[in-house]
Amino acid sequence: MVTVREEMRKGPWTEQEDMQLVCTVRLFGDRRWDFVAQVSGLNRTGKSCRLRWVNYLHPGLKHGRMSPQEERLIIELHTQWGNRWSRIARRLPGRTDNEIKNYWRTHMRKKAQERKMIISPSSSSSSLTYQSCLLDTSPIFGMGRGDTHNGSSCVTSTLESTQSSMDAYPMDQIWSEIEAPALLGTAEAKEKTCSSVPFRLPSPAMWDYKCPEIFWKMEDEEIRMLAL
DNA sequence: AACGGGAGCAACCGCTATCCG
DNA sequence: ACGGATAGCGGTTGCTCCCGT
Repeated sequence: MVTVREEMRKGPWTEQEDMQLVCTVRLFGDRRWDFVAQVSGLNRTGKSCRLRWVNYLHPGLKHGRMSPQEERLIIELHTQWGNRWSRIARRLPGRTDNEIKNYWRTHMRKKAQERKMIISPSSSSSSLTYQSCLLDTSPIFGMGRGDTHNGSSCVTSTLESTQSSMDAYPMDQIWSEIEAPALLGTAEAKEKTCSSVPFRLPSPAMWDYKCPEIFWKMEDEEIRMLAL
């Protein structure tokens, strides 16, 4: 049996897909995701596009390690609200529910393991126990990938990993290219924005071929907005 | 140098809520 | 009031990278 519908793409997003999505959202807004997915020419579901935008591409997002203040706030709000990640995220500007959820899972799991070791101290070292006690009453400092749990290496490795994670961030580049003209907020600026990035949205063939059909289906309001 | 394990995170899945005709 | 479409949310999975051995 041959499937009539083309299979939707899944898995990690490429840089080009990101740029296509960013431009499409700039043009059409971040509400009707099925429409955005269709217009963008990405072979993704609206749901997938929304998630990518919300968790990674949204211009207001902070990327990188949680600050001690943020960590403290997460802990505080989680005790208050439990696993209401989106609610917690609203109190942390630039952070997504997914990010906070992931953070909580990894860091709290670690903390839970440490607690467990305190309760059954048969194999625990004294330094680890001391660290765990500190963690119970103070914010969690830089316990990221590669961090050790004892002594000053925590601080240095945190700084280094923060730096390296910032360096390797392709979206910064994309946004620096996109942001400036887009801030003007005009349709012209938006067009310039999209033509300035190194691809054509989404592909010449798509716009030539698909656009009449897409515009045909558009609502009056959207067409008016586009005309503006 | 090779390998296994763990951490971190992006993305998917399934369910619920909300909107709209 | 109802049903379909869409958005949002929380849980889970799977991939990649790093570190210790």
